[in-house]
Amino acid sequence: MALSSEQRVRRAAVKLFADKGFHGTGIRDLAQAAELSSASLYHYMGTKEELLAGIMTDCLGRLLQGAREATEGVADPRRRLAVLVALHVLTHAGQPDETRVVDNEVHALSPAARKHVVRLRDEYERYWAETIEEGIARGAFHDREPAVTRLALLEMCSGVARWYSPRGPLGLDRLAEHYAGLALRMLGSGDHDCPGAVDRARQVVSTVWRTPL
Amino acid sequence: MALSSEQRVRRAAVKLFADKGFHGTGIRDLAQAAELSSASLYHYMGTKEELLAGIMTDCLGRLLQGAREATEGVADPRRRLAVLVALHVLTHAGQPDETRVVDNEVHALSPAARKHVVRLRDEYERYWAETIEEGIARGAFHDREPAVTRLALLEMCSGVARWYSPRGPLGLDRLAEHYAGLALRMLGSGDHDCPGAVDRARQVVSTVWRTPL
Amino acid sequence: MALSSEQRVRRAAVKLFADKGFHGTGIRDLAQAAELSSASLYHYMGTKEELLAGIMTDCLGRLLQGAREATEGVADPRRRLAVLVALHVLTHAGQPDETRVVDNEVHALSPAARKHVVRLRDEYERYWAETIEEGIARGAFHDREPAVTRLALLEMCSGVARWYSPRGPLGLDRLAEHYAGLALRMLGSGDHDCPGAVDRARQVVSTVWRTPL
Amino acid sequence: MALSSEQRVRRAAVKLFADKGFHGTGIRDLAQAAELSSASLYHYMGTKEELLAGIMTDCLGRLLQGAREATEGVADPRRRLAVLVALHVLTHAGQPDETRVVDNEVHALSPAARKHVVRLRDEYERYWAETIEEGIARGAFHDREPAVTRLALLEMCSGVARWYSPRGPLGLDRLAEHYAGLALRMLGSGDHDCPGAVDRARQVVSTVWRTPL
DNA sequence: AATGAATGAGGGTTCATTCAT
DNA sequence: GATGAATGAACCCTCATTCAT
Repeated sequence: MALSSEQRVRRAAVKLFADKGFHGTGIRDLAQAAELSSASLYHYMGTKEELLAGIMTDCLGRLLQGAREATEGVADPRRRLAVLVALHVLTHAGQPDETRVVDNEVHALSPAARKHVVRLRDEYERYWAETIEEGIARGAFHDREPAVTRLALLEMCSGVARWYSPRGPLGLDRLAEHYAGLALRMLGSGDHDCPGAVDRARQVVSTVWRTPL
Repeated sequence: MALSSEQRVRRAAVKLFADKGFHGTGIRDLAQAAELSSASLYHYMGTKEELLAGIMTDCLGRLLQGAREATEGVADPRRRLAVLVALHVLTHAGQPDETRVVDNEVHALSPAARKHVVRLRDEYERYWAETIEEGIARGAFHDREPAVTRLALLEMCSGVARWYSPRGPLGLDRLAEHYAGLALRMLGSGDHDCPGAVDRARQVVSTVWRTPL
Repeated sequence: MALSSEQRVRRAAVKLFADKGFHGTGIRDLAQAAELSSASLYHYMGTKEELLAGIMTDCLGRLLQGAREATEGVADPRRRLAVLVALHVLTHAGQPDETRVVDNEVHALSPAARKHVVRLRDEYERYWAETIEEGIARGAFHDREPAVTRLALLEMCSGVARWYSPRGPLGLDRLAEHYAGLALRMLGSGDHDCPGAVDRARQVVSTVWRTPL
Repeated sequence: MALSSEQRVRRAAVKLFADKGFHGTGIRDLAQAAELSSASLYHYMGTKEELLAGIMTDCLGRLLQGAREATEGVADPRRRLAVLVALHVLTHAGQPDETRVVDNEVHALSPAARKHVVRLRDEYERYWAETIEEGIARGAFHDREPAVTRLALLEMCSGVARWYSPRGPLGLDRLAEHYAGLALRMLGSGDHDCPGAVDRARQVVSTVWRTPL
């Protein structure tokens, strides 16, 4: 099925913003990639910055919704964390362009849009913070600097978008599984596996990203 | 002592490239930050891109030299890794602008300069790879995907530059210590401390960065 | 009929390049003369240098085609030379700006474009060389340094673009006639007239330059 | 003998202005060619434009003085013309850079300087005009458009600077001789030689240009 | 005599955006 | 829905020139 012009614009923007950065991407680059004239672009977008903001809030919104859905009803902090890690990793490995834009282009947003994006991100990170704190409180995790470890975890998992290739030797599931294991070890949780965590995350990711941004 | 114009240009570039990105930083921004006219900038730099390339290769070169010095004569893979992690973290926490430029602006380099930078980075990462592999071979580390874990480690440690603040509650030494612990846990190395690793790294960092880029 | 923007740009460039030289003409001068903003210029041209190259090759191309058409079927070297001289003079008197650009701005071309222009010019001059040589071979001309005389002739005729004014006392036809006479005398061809040579040249010039560059 | 800095500046300017045009030559080009810093240039020159004006008036002045000396006491218009042609040709062949600057860069002069230069040139051309007119009056020359022929002659002779090479097959004397012959033929003066005209011109040129501008 | 440092003005070119068609 | 035409502002960079040293 052919893509609509609007979709082509979105995807071109995601790809180019991810590869060359927002300021490194010209409106003409976008037009060329979307196979439109630069004037026609403006039928499908507001300003260039609104396009960026839309991509970021959309992507973050899905991540947030994913976190909500994936952790719902999961009581064990170990499982919760494993699910969060798997979700994050699968998202960053599966949508590397979108997530790199979110992670790298905040500086290009106007203050208003930035505020909104930061609020979403903070809300998302709260899932991680709460899970970690609860795990510590319950004695499942052992860590002297949980706030630091949370940031370390997030950076580690987001980094996946910078290097993972689906054409490499590692499948998505094994990747997520491995990261979940790393995370639990970082939190001093022994070598417990969390069977089903990756499955749950994969399922959520596939629904959340059914329509491709 | 007052800074020379050349130093002011370098520092302005590091700060601005880190905060707004290479393409988001105008030559006029640089001039203003360096308290020079935009024409005068060109007494102290070649093109804007050469300025970027110089910053990146300089910073990477110091990181590389630091890795060389810090690991020299350290036989135990656990200690080696702890030293590498501490060095990386201290560098990224202490020079967050420089390292963020290195980590985020590769896309803005011309192919020739990019090639050079990538080569340096690869050479640097080899220290990590060799250390991890040797640790596994010796049974000090246990990991099924050492290549993935290496990348996870690097992203985790580089991420420090994105959030650490010296005005926060955590001192540099404790930060480095904590990250070294995380790394060892990720590699299944139990809870062994590596006393002295952070000290060694701190000393190397302070010599390598004696002159401030 | 009003001129198109593209035509205005071309004509402004021809006029200004002729009057002030390529390097003496700024893009803003061009814009003002073409009654466009400097940004709008770039809808109708590539780079400034491409604009110059286009003017030069266009003009030279017409001169070349004119030489081909005007000498076709003219067997007598005296008549051939008279036709070439008349064509050259009429072109330089009628299109002084275009021809001065061709004659004076070769140094401003990039090596690639220069090569092309020089090739065209050499091809054009071959018409003169062959005609002179044949005239000497047939005994119509007498000259000990035909190569030098050819250059003298060309410079003499091209010079017309530097001083001739249609508002002066001399009409184009008489000018051309006079130059043809000078040329024949230079080649030791007595005082033979070549009736019809100027007419032929005039006709070719008017077709070749029907559309005004 | 080493050249003085001032001479080096002058010669660099002559060469560069001739090759790349006044506006195509930067102050840095001059400095490099003169092996000086761009600031040091200003010890030996006024503004760039004054440098140009100096070169032009100097060169024109010598040409004018040469014409005066060379025609002094030469009564026969044929000989006078031959001497003028030879002088002009020898000058343009011997000092091609200087004369090309004079011939091509008038447009780059300020109105005041241009006025001065044009006055010198007009004064110079008067020698030619008077000689031609007198030749016609005396029946030595036959020409219906002496003003046009004068311009044709001048352009023809000046053109020598654009193509003559001392490394070519033609010596200076033969060149001048040939041009004198061409001129006389153009003026309908038969094939009379003017023995000694070239010698006289050569001698004048060598004194006038003893010190090399 | 010589030059590094400095700059306002301007170089050619591209920017994101609008609008009439 | 689509686009050529258009532009003010800004892009990076170089210009000719001055001046303190």
